Amino acid sequence: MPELPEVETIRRTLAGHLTDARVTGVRLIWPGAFQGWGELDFAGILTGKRIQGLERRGKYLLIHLDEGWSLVAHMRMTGRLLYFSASQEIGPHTRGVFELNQGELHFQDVRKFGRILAVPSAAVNEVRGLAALGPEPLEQEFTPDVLRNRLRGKKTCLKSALLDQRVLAGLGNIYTDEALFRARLSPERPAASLEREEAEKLTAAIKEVLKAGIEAQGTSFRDYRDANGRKGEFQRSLQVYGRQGQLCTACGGILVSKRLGGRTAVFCPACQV
DNA sequence: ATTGTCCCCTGTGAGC
DNA sequence: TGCTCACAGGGGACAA
Repeated sequence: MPELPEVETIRRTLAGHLTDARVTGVRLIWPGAFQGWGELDFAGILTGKRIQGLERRGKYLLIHLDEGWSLVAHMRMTGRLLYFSASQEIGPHTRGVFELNQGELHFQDVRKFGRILAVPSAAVNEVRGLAALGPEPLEQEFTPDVLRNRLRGKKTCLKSALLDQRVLAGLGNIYTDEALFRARLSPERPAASLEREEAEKLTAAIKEVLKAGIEAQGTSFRDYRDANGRKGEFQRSLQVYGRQGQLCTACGGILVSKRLGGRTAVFCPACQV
């Protein structure tokens, strides 16, 4: 569930705690979540290294260490990175603990989908998934023309295309539904069918909803927490996601949910065309 | 090359 | 009350 605004919030809440901290030890409780590099094991790579800074790309969090190493973390659905200033007991879903010279970083993940990889910083761009990532929607360079170009030739519906991280980076099920509603575009529209004006509305809607999500420190629909264990507030501002059967805030009609490309889309069939 | 389907996991809640 | 089962959904693997 962590999408761009949630990962950005994790990055921001983690940065102050982690920057300049040194990794003194690593405990892998469920080793399946962690991957080293070649012959080098995960804990061995990390131990003794100092954290220099944190970066986000799409839904990936990059933790840069000294000596040319980086961690590539993806929370998938239920992953959490939690910082504790003092030693903290592990919970049933704690998959690993990074012991720092000051405090601890716990990786928790109910569903065991999240992953943290240790890679040479120079090889970050080769990590599968990161390599083909589309543009960052909040960058200035992400314009209606860029969006239209990336949707050109697509045979899928708009909803599926926006969820494709190679088209643009960082949107998940929540923010695609919200952006499409704000742009008054149907998720069922063929992705390549957007007129210029519609691409302008959608681009603006994507940027707005992501910015609002970050400002609200993310959407805690169920599992999401930031690095301090706090919920976000954006679930209060959702206009369509999770509201199937309820009334459209724009026209008063009934919101419907429909399975599109294996994902549930919620939208207003009257407003979104 | 692109697209669709299944799978990975566990907790939750609806229905019987 | 207790059981079953669909569902949640990001992305990788694989087939078409």
